[in-house]
Amino acid sequence: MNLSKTSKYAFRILSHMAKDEKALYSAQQLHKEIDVPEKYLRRLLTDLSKHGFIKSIQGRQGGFTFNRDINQITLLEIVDAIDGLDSINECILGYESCAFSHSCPMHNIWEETKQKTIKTLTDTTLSDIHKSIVGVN
Amino acid sequence: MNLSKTSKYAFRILSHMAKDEKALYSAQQLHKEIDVPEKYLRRLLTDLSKHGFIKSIQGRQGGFTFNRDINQITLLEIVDAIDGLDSINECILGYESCAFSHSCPMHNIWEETKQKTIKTLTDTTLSDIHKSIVGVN
DNA sequence: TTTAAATGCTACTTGTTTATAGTATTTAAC
DNA sequence: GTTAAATACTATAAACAAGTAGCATTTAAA
Repeated sequence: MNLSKTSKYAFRILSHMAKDEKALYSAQQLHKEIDVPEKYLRRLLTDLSKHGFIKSIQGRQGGFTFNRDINQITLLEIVDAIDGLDSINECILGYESCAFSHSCPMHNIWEETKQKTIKTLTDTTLSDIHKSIVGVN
Repeated sequence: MNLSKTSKYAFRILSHMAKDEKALYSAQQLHKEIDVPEKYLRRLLTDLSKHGFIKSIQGRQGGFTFNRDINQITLLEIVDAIDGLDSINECILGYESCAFSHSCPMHNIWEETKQKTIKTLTDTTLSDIHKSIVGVN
């Protein structure tokens, strides 16, 4: 699997926001709290709004807040929105069609690990993250 | 984890060569058999030689052959040589220091999956791949 | 109604990775 | 020795991802 830096930023944003699900966060505030370049963060926030994870409130006193219940938002959905599912499903040798009929030499070796990754991304919601936090950040 | 296209190419090369461990492969031949751009493949072969996985034989009738026993070469070593171990160990939020003392919000959630990935890469050798092949390619 | 504080949009810049071009070097066959 | 078939090296190009700049728009407060 290949998680882009942008997806990692998206995880930072949403997992941070999940700490206080109902709060309204401004881009500036988020920029201070998580470490993402401000302009890039703004773009990404707009993007996450367009994907329906959060919604934006414009104008003074505006910001971003969740648009969906955080226990309905899985990590897989987030990766899908940013990188696309191919980044997850792609064969470890990078072959286009590594279907069962002509699987690549490493298909069997890697399959279990890949499924474990997919399962974790599918089963984990933003509220799970919130619950799992023991330490800091 | 973040596997570069180049690492995937390296996997293609070495897993393919592992099918006939003692054979000598020319770049041209490999280019035809696996799907990697020829010039890039050549560079990568030289790189893999420098890392000691294979050795090059120059001149006419030259090519590449394994320099080490294929049951001693793990996938992790290959990724390490190309992308570096950071690409594997990196925190899922991309934070520089996600050590135990101040682990990121997703640390606990992701840790098991990450360890599974590392274990597979560590435990799998090129000869395991050869053995595991059931289908085609 | 003006101002300030927020998001929205689009074009551009920078950095990194992937890919190519061209030439030099090595060595076996003839 | 000359040639042909291979690898080695280095510089450059192309493609992609990440980051920035600047102005437009929205809206609440003063």
